[in-house]
This record gives sequence, C-alpha cells and structure tokens, in this order.
Amino acid sequence: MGVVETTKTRALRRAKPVAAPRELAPALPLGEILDGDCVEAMRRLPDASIDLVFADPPYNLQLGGDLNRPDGSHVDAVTDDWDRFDSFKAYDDFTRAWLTEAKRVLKPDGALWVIGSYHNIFRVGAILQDLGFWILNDVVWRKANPMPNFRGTRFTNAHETLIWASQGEKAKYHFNYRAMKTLNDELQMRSDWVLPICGGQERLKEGGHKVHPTQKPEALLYRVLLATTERGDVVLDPFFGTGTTGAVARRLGREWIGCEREGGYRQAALKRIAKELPLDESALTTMQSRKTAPKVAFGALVENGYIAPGTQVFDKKRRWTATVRADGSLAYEKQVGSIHGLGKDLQGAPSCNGWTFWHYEVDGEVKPIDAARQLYLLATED
Amino acid sequence: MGVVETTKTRALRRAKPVAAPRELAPALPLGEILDGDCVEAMRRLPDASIDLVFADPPYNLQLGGDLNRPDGSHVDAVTDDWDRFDSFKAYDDFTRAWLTEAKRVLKPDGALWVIGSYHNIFRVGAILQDLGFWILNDVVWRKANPMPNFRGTRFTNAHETLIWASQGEKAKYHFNYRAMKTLNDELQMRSDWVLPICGGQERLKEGGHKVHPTQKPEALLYRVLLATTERGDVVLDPFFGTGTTGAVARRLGREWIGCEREGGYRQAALKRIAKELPLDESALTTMQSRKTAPKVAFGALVENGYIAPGTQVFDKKRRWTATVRADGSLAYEKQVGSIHGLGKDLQGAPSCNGWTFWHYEVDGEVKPIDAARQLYLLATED
DNA sequence: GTTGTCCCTGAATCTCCAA
DNA sequence: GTTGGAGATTCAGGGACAA
Repeated sequence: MGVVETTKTRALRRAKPVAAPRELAPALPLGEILDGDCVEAMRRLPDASIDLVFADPPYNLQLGGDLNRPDGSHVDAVTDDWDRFDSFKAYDDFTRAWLTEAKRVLKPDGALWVIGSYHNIFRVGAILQDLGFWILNDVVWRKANPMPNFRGTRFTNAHETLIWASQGEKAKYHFNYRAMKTLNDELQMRSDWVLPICGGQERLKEGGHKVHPTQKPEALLYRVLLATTERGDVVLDPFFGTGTTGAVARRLGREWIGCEREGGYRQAALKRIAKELPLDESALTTMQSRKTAPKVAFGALVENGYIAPGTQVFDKKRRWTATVRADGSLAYEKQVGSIHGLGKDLQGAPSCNGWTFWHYEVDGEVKPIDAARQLYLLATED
Repeated sequence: MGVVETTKTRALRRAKPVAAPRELAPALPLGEILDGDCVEAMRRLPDASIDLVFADPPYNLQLGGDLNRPDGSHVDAVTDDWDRFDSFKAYDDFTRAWLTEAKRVLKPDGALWVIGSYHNIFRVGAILQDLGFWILNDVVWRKANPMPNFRGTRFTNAHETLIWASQGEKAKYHFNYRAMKTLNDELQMRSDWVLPICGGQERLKEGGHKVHPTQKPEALLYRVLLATTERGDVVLDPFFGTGTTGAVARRLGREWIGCEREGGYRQAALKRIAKELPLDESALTTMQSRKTAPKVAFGALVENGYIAPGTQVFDKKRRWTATVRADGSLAYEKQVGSIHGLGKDLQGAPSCNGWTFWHYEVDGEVKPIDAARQLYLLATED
C-alpha cells in the first residue's frame, strides 16, 4: 500500500499534453458518452486504461406508496425503472458485474469512488471488498439542506456515503493531500463533507421539470477529482446521467468517458459539458508544498463557486493582478501563495490581510474578496 | 411497517415495575454480564424477550482471536498470509451467527443498533439485510475530535457509522420523535450526530492505561436509548466491553443484559455500573409527541365549554370560515364534516390536520384550535 | 435597490387502528 | 388479509413578487 504523492515527476509522467491527449491513448473514447448498458459499454475499453472511476449507481430505493408533505403537496420521488430490482440478489449480481469491469479497466494505481445511501451502500461496499478493492476511506456527504422526514417516523436522512478504494491492499493510489488541506483552511480534510444538495441554477431543468431525478452537486465532484486525480487523468463514469462528472472533469482539465443508456440524459449531458470552459493552466496548478500554502479557507469559496478558479484579483490600485487557482491559492507571475502571503510578498510588507487587500469584479463592480466570504458565511451559517 | 409511538397503554404494557421487574420476566438475567462467547451466551436467552440490541462488534479483520465459527469451533489467528477471502468469510460467518441470535431474542417490535467503521460496517449491513432486518436509518457519528491521519495519506477518518434496523419491512418499531426533536433545539434530529470521542473523566483507566481500546462515549448510548427505548425496556449488548451500554441504561431506567468474554472487562463494567445512579422519574419524562398524548375529540372541547357551539373558525388566510356545531362537527355553506375532513375537502388536499388548520379568535387574538386542546389537556391531566 | 413573504422542491425504503 | 376513517406531520434554499 502506499500513496503516490503529487510530484513533478509524476505529473510529467501521467499528465497528457493538453494539445494532443489522444496520441498517448488512441484507443480511448475520450469525451464520449458510450450508449447502452454500462457493463457492456465498459467491455469495449482496454484493460488498465482508466485513472479513476466515479460511479453513482441506482440506489434500489424500494419505495412504497406516495408520500405527501404536511401541507398536502406531493413528493416527487424516484420511480424510474432503472432504480427497480427484483431482489437483493438481482442487485448484487448487477453490482458485481459493473464493479468487475471497473476493476479491469482501472490502471494498477487507479482508484474507485462509489456513492450511495443505506439502501445499497452496504451491499456495494461488501462486494467491492470481495472483489479485492481496498477501502481507503468512507466519506460522508452531510447535506446542508436535506429533505425532512415528513411523518416523524425516523431521523432525517441527511447524508449519503461515498467509498474511496484502491485496486488492492498493496496498490498505489493518488491523493493530493496538500490541495485538500489548502481547501480546508489548513486543517486536514476530514471524512465528512458538508455540501448543499443540487438545486437553483445548477439543477438542469426542461419545461420546468428536473431533467434527472438525482443530479449530484458539482462541488462534490470537484472535491473528488481535485483530491484523487491529476490534470490529464482519465475519469470514467459508468452511470453518467446528465454528466456532472464530465462537466467538472472538463473544467478541471481531466479527460472523461461516460456510459449512459438513456438518450435524453446523454443529450442533456453533451449540451451541458459543451458549455463548460476548462480552467487555464495557472488556475489548475494546485499547491505542491507547505511553504506556499494559504492559511485561510479561501479554498472553500473557490470550491463552492463563490469565486471561480481563474478569476483575476487585484489590489485597490491595480498594481498587481493575480489569478485564483483551483485550490484557493493565488498566482502572480512566478509567485504563488495564499491570499495573505502573496499580498504580503508583493508589497514587501510584514503582513497583509488578503481578504481586504485583494479585489475582484462582480457584475461590473469592484469588491474586496471579503465580500465573497461574507456571502459564503451567510449561506453556510448554522 | 410502522412506528409504535409511546402511549400510556404501551408504557404500561412494556414497562416493568421498578420495584420488582423480575416478576414479569423471571427467565431474563437482567443486570448481569453473561460470560463466554456472545453467540453461545445469547442462546441461553428466550425467544422474543429483548426490546433493543446494541452491538459494537470487533472489526479488526486481522485479529482472529475474536472469531468463532457458527459451529463453535475457533478460527485460528488470522495472519498476513491468510488470503482475503478466508478472512472475509470468517468475519461474515461470525457476523451472521451473532446477528441470527440477536434476531431470535428480539421481540417482534424490537430493534437493532450496530456500530462500525468502513472496515466492517458494509459486511455487517449487507448481512443484516440478508437476514431480514429492515434498515431504518444509517447514522453517522461525526467525531468532534478525531485522531488526525498522521502520514497525510488519506482523509482524516472522522466518523463511525451506526445502523438502526427493525425486525423486518412490516415490523413495528419505537421512535421517540418528540424527545429527539426537543433534544435538537426543536428541529428534527438528523442522521448525523456530532459528539466528542470518549476521553477525560469518562474514559476508564487503570494504572494510567485505558482499560478498553474502543470505549464508546456515553452521549452516544444516551441518544440511542432515549430515541428507541422506553423506561423498563430490556437492552442487550452482546459485546459489552466496559459496559457503557449498561451504565447509560441504568441511568435512564432501562434494564440491561451484557455478554463479555474477558474477565477484566466484566469486572470493570460491574464496578462502573454500580456507581451509576438512576435518574428520578421526573428527569426521565421526555417530551411526548401529539400522537402519544391521550386523544381528544374536538367534540369533547365543545362539550366542556372550551369552544362554544356557534364559534366561527377559519384557515390562516381566511379563505374559509366555518361554524362549530354542538356535536363538534364543522359547517361551511352546505358542507359538513370533522375538523380534519372538512379541511381536507375544502383544500382538495389528500389530508389535513384540522388542529393546526383551523383558527379561532380568543381575547382578540387568532390561535389555532390546537391551543384549546392544550388547555383541555392541561386541565384534565392525570 | 432592499426587505419581507409566499411558494416550490429535494435519492424517502414516511400511520394506526378498528372493522 | 383489506379497507376506510381519524389523525399527525417539514427544513433549508431559491425564485418570484410585493411593499
């Protein structure tokens, strides 16, 4: 077992040139959504060709009748055929089949993420252990705004579980420890992540109705991909849906491949991903060493979309204009640092409050980045 | 399936008199720690005799010392050269054995809690589903102060997972919804609980060393028992350790039975529990949900003068104003019905809680008619 | 522009009891 | 076993619209 830390050597070896990624992997259908059953689709991929599998399989919810809110309104539940299985046995067979293919296509140092709820995650976890995957962490997505339990019969089901696993006990894997620590205010990133559910502008809708019943928030994929892939890595999502994985992969400069049976989802995903703009190089370079680490949770603003990676920030007199990078660090020419550290260095000052020093434009207005922090604090207040 | 709420009837039926609990359940070794292997020990208990099982099973898959096969034979020490199949197989057999006994001794409306980490919880969860247990919630214990990941190779493992399950899909179970809501500042209790790990005064030590490596915090058991048992219920802990379950059960006026092989743990547990003082009756009275309060017919309020016949009642927006009739029915134009039925019909809703839907004026103030019921309940208590 | 209110919605295994 | 009536039950965020 062992972590392959992000090193320049490794980045050079693994990262595919942005200009011509296909030259190094001619057989891979990068940026394509494979039609049909995911097991069959994965069979078309070569062995040991994928860096990361992210899977959001059907949960097998086994819902009973209708459910109404106390105000009488009806809850729009997941009733799709793709979530129905005849028995645990049928679900287990299905799970074993797709996990087996996932294991085959993954590189020896590749990794797997699966997300699920208590309906399915225990079965998935046990089966992936049986297949030889080695669990590295289980991660809890604590929903900031879950649906309540309307009848007062149980605890509010306020979280979902992700499993992160390597190819085996002795297998290598990739973990961007520094980037995670930077993102988490210089504290180690924990196994519980508080993130809002997918709604608002981010939620894909057509004719006023949600396109997909279980669209995942981009912030979740953002953290997964930033934590466990490098630029140019190939990410496979066997249950692509409306393409959250593809959209975030493209934004972060990762290659992606999807599998999806439903034509409607495929169309929506392609349209969505086409609109996504890859971040530029300097925004994507994440922290490599302790020395350059920012000391604040500026990264959380970036992760949650309050400040986009690539945003230009500048001091009030516009003497310096720096670029926001994906992990919340800033880059100015060849200098890199936290919002505080870089501001201090550029001014040659003994210290600097980056929150008030750096500004950005929002809706044509210049504001200190502290304004974004205030918005974030308001939104995440307990 | 269904929640059996705390009713006076049920409390009377279930609760054993504090003075002489054994008279009603002479065969149960209440307040005792059974020696030996937990499966064998549980075999000594009668069918359908236990209200709640709380289990904190061993999960070190590399230690065979805790493993016995279902036939009673001992599993040899697990060493590195064991292949993973044998290791998982042995753990699964062990898990199936104790869960099978747990299911047998539980009453039809009893429930099971298990706590574990990613090493074992997926196997335990899948097996208990296979045995017919019905998962009600998975609950995340989010540790306020987890041990950091010293080597920076993974996410800080900052949580453990609990599974709460009933005897089956259609089985009844007990959930003190109102008590949980009260405990959580009048918001529904969620499936993620933030609690500190066990340390300080609470942590049992002997000669400066902790007595048990995985002693659970009492706050965790407190919440579990308060949420899913009543006073006088019998709680069984098959992996008793140093007796956190017994200590909290005693404090909360629940009966307990433990199983523990290690004499040292048994001694420490008995000593600890003896020091525990049961809370007095008034401290143990928890918030009752409306469901569990004695039922009051709206007609009784009219009959007793809390609402006069002829009173005008209306919804919050005053879309409809109805008249209270002498028998407790409501009349709106040509429609007549109960407080619930008429509210439902007028709104065209699938259902309606008339107590909160209808309002009336009292002393110039608009109040829901539920206010009158509260007054009535106060006046007729005991 | 700002504040307040109303309305809608989200992977949900969501009632009990008598007849 | 089923059926029907009585009765109990919700949190946070976003968008639209009014004041």
